[in-house]
Amino acid sequence: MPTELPVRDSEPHERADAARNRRRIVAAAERLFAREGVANVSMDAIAAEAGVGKGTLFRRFGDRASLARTLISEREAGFQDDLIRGAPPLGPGAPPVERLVAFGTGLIRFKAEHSDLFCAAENGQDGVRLRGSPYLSYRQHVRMLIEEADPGADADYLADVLLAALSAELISYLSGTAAMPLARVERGFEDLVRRLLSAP
Amino acid sequence: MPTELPVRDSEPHERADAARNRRRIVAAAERLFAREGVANVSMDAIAAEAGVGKGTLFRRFGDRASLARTLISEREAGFQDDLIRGAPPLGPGAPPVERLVAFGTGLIRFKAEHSDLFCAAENGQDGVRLRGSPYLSYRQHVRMLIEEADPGADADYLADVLLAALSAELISYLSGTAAMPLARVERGFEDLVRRLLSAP
DNA sequence: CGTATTACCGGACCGTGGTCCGTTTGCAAG
DNA sequence: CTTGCAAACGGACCACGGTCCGGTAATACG
Repeated sequence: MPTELPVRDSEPHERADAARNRRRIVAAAERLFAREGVANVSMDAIAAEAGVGKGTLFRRFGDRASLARTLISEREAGFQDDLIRGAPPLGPGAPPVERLVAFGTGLIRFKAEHSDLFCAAENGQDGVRLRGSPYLSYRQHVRMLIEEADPGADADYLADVLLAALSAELISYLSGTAAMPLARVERGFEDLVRRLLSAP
Repeated sequence: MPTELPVRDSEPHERADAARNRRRIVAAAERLFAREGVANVSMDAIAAEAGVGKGTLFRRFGDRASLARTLISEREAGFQDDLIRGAPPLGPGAPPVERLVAFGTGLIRFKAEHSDLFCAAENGQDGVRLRGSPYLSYRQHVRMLIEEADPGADADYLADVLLAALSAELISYLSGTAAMPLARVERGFEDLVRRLLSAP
């Protein structure tokens, strides 16, 4: 019986060079995306800029969408946290409908600001994006609020519908091609939520 | 002044070999998609099966998504027509909310049946799918019905939201990964429409 | 039928996302 | 320090979607 506990291998000891390379890759991607625009940067270019082999890049981040998601999640960690622990109306304490509206408004602004990155992140074959962990936690959050606001509704279905209304593709289309001001998109979503979940 | 009118060049005389090749390509694609599954068929394979060069394939149908849309539109022409000229509740005559419900139900069934084809068709970078002509005509239809049902609503915004709820990606995710029976998706959409557009 | 025009053909070619595998290297134990 | 080995590296490699352009043949016209 060992006297010291085995290393907690929930994070099984990432090697130093691996960590350094990951930081390099993230930094390189951020730099290139900012300079050239997300759509104009190839994975090859990122690897080169990071001074790293292509294989390394793809091992760390399984594919392009995944890399984009990593960059996003750095910026969105605060938002996620506000949903659970922040002040109302985003965080707990406000009525569910108000929380949903605040959630939608926040997400719309956030996605509009980084729309190209989000489009890269949400663009995978099939419904890859619908299975990623950030989506799942949003889904869980929305589902809970819907159920709280109206126990009679099909919260599972409606949660996915509301999130579809907040997809990067739609937001960037509306505020881009369709030339709809962001404020109108936000009002539209608010109206949508209130119509859906007003008390009978 | 010419005695005979110039040829109507709205359809500027497609050459015989071109027409034959187009038919061959469509037939080959249909065959391969049915046999191997849409996702497992490359454009090369389609060209080969059709006995045609790759260039021909891509000139006729600009890209993969476009080819998929062509195959779909053959099957959906009838549906499109029913919307405008068919019997109620799909066609004119029924109250707008009923028409929307019928439209959604029909589209859900149709997309679920050909989900892989639709996923190929709706999967382009950016919001390509939101600018294609089939989408636009659906959008116009939905927009009109919303306005008729509730002139106070932001019909432009809501039309896109309802169509997002009917996207192939969402439908195929719900009825596939999420294991939600199609009937529940249909009921969910119906409920959604009624909540949104019930008279105050 | 002969000829000119030109749409159309086909496959070589390119860049990209993603994989594979022989080689290197950080790390820990002796 | 030496040694052993798993982990990580990197770039050659592959398949695919999409483009290009020199050659071909269908059509129109005389």
